[in-house]
Amino acid sequence: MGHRHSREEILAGALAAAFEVGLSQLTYGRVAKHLGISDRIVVYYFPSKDDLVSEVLVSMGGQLQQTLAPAFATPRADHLALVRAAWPLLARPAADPIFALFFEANGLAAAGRDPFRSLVPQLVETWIGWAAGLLQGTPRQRRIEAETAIAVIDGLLLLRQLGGPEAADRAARRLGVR
Amino acid sequence: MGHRHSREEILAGALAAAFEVGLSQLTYGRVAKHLGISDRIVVYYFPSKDDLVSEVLVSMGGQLQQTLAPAFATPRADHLALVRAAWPLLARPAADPIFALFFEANGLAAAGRDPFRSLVPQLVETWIGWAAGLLQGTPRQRRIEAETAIAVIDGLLLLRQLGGPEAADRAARRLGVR
DNA sequence: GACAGTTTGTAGTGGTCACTACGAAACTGT
DNA sequence: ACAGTTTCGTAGTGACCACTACAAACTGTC
Repeated sequence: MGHRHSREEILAGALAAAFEVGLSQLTYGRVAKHLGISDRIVVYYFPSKDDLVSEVLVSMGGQLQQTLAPAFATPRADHLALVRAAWPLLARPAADPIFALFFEANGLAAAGRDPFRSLVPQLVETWIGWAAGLLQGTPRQRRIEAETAIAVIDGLLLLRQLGGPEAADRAARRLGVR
Repeated sequence: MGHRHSREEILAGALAAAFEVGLSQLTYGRVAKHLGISDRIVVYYFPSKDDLVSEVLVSMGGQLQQTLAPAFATPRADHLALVRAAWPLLARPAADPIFALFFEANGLAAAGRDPFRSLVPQLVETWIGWAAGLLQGTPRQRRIEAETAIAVIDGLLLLRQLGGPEAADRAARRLGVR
């Protein structure tokens, strides 16, 4: 069984291509071009475009998970402590393409486009549950703290994209995040 | 000069069509279908698709401005007071399509797609300047308060889209917004 | 009634898209 | 050496896209 390219390699290439051109411009041809192979083999491994996009989204979630891992290793007192731990990891230029993709996926989900509509909220739900796991209090309190942390982080990231890093840093400091 | 349809009518139809199918699916044919007219006349008034999309975006900004007007009529003490005034106006289902469009535009802007890339940050900058106008303190303080308010509001709206209205309301209350 | 501006039809440009069919290599482990 | 898997070339499907050309019909104004 020859395998110059594995499914994982092609998926990684698709994620890289999505980082470059965005999800709405992600095509078979673009993925193939990025890997320097024929587009036919991309179709061979991903006969459905929706499946390819779905897996790219999940893969992006994994990237984010990896980025956030240090912040999610230690228990935190409340949402503010969680944001304080996460923000330095997220407010780096290296993380920018991940959030560009996340925001685009969210926008397309809001527009009702499959396969984003169900997958993106599901990803966020995963992150909420994940964050709730290292907070304290009753399950309900933990969930509220996690949701609040997600909201604050997303707001800061959005401001970062739209108003620049300085604006986001100023707002973060104003909110008590250092 | 017969004019059964004005440019403004067609633009309004384009905005309505964008509310339905999203910006990435907005086409001449879709706008025409929404208005029950020939697609040729849409091209007649908007020979450039980018211009049409740009004007739809600006039009969406106007819708948001109209929605927020009551909150932006009275001076506020700080960003929290501003968010408290704005949140009840934004957390209504009627405003949902506006934000669906905004988030999609932001995502496409993050992906580097024209004409979103420059227009969306420009819109947000307008809102920041607008909010800063009714805050107090030095110009720098006012700007920081405005940026913080935008960040918090956007974060809550994002959570609203992704986690549902209840999650957004819980987080808002946790942040001191009632 | 002439005129300019508006609406629509028909037709077509060249482009991209997802996806398929067919087949010939090249490579793989057995 | 053999069979199965992978890679890729060639070609093409039907659909949709932005946009154009051309001409006919309709509109209200002067």
